[in-house]
Amino acid sequence: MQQAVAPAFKNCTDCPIRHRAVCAKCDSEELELLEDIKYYRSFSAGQPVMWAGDHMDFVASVVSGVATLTQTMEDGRTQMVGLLLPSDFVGRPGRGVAAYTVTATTDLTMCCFRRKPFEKMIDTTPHVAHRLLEMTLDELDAAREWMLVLGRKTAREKIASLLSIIARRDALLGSAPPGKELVFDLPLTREAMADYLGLTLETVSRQISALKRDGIISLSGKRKISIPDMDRLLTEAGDDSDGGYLT
Amino acid sequence: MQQAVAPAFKNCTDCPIRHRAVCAKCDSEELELLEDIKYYRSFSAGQPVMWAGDHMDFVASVVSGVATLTQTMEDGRTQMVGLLLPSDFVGRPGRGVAAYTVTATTDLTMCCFRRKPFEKMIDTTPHVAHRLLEMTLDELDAAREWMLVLGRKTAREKIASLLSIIARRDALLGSAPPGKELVFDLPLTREAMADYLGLTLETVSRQISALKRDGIISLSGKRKISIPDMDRLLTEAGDDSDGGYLT
DNA sequence: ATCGTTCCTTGACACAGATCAAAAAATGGA
DNA sequence: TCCATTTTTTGATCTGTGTCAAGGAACGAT
Repeated sequence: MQQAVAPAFKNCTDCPIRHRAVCAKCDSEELELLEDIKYYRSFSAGQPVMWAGDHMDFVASVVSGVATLTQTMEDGRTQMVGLLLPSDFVGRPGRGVAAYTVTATTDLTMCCFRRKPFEKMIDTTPHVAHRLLEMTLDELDAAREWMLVLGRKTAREKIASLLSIIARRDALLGSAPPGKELVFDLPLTREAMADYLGLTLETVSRQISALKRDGIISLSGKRKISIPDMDRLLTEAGDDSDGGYLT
Repeated sequence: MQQAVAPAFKNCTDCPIRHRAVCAKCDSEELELLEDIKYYRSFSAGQPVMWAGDHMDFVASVVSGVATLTQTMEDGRTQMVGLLLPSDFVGRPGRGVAAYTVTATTDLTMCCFRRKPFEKMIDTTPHVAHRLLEMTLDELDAAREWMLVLGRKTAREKIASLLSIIARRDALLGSAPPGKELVFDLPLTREAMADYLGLTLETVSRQISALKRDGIISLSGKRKISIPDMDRLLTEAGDDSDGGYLT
């Protein structure tokens, strides 16, 4: 579970996954400090990384793969509150208890930093603290954008928003040419999508089928999505352009 | 709009509203700096403070009153993404454009800090930066808690969650004795509540009537709420303990 | 290959909350 | 005080999504 996979980069431009918290403006001095406190952990698809309430003595950055952050009520209702894609950060400095359940939804590698030394580094290197604030503010914006999705969008629009988010992040990392057809793997099961969108898995499945029937997306297998025209997905997702369910 | 109401406090323990960003661990040196860059602004109930996209050359802390942070889609659907109560902070250092529309829902006074000097202060006084990170992380937690409310709770539970949040904050500030009946003013219209909860105002009104009919809350006028037993509100809000709508 | 398991799709129906409509109550100005 | 406006309540009806159920497809283990 805890394998050393020391990568060979010395500054952030060489860092393929741009550990945003620590590499954004990194210099050799910090990296030397970080070398001492970091280690890598890998998880396989479906495996829990940690449970809400667990003791947590590290913070981490996603190197590869996808994980989810979820919250669950006593009666089992579950809401995903964050999606962790490569370069995303997880863990709260200054808090030794996990607030959310983290689950790997694909094979996952995280770069972990021991919490106490990481906190010390934040306190002593202002630009890292600054970068962490930036990242947290970005996450807050994302959470608020998601509140609009959850509170006011229809099921069809919710699916469109999720596909758009995944496609955008995928394009950033994989350097797909912009303006062209987007093709990517869905890193989530229908159930995980439902938990993100505040829907049931049946509704997710039906809406994906409807988008496919309307020619707005196409699927190869269950997980490979292709979107010929992202703008059309976003603008027409709300319309029932040809009557919807019954051809 | 921009009146000087210089209050007479010199450090955070004397500060009745605990400007959290800047007073949490304040010392005289900072306050002297802050005196130069701060000013007060007052708004009356219903008045817009700023629109999403506006140029914004300050950050601010709420002194008294309540404001909302909202996001609106082109077709007019609106979602509140934050509630600003006294001591809450608004504005993003490093960004000169407002991301959300801010509206005063009661008479409101904010303590504003000019953005550029405030940013400089962050960069030069680590504990202020640290405090700002803490606050942002708290807001992120609040946003994520709200995602659970929006995505997975019923209308009745949503109302209960909102009342609980307002009551808790109110109790903190007004120092109500815990465990006793909570009485407070609703600082929001039914429509604003609906925008927070992802409901329509009719549903909000009906659910409040239902809670009243079930004896879980009581109203004096339309806005003064009293909750004899907060636990009961939170645990029974989901139940239709006696059949619900029809007596 | 075959079995068991998990994931996904589809159908029928129910229901929570939305929508449309009207009236009552509160609020603020003249 | 009275009128105009805004806010709130309530009723009737509609609809999008949930629930329950069944079957199919993909995947991993033996």
